[in-house]
Amino acid sequence: MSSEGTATESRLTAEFFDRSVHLVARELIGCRLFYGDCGGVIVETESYERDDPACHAYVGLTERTEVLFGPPGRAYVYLSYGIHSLLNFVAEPEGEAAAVLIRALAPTSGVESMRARRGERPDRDLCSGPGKLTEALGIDLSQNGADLSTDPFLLLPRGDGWRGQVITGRRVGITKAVERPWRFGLAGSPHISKPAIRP
DNA sequence: CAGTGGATGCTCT
DNA sequence: GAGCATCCACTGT
Repeated sequence: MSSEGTATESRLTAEFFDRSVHLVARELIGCRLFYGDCGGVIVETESYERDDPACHAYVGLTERTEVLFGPPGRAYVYLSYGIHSLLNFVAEPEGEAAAVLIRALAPTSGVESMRARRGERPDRDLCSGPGKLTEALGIDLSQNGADLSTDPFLLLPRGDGWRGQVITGRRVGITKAVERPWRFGLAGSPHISKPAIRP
């Protein structure tokens, strides 16, 4: 971890997120997300834009969506089904209220800590879902609005040798705008929340 | 492997 | 009061 922790200059910053949310969601595949001692490679994301019935910001500015309407490069964390904290990255210029849902990681660091939180289970079940990965990393609602470019968050770009292929499909678990192909995944990864992305 | 239903709490109508 | 950007256990192949 120490080498990543000192690579401050290569962190993803607000400029990375200040672009099309769909492009950001695609380019996050293969990037590395750390939170404290734990982290891994992002292998699945979904994008949500403001003119999108499935996006929380669709109804406008409310107390819950305040962070969504704020500047890019911050964490939007909310409670799903009364149980799970779901982690999103705010994207697009401030006020556009778009975000990327982080759906799955391939764990690389702090696997023992993850198992302590998630229970004894195979690596492929530690972070293969949006609720699972927040539990594994120990992220909760207290991180809503947190700056992603400072500790305990650490976001690093794809390594130079990265040769992954990004595949797309329909988003998961929503009832509105189901047809929009805004789910992105790393081809062949066993850590994705459902075995295959079905376009 | 596929389908079903319960847990659980907050937001918005 | 309805509806969730989910997960897990359980059922029946």
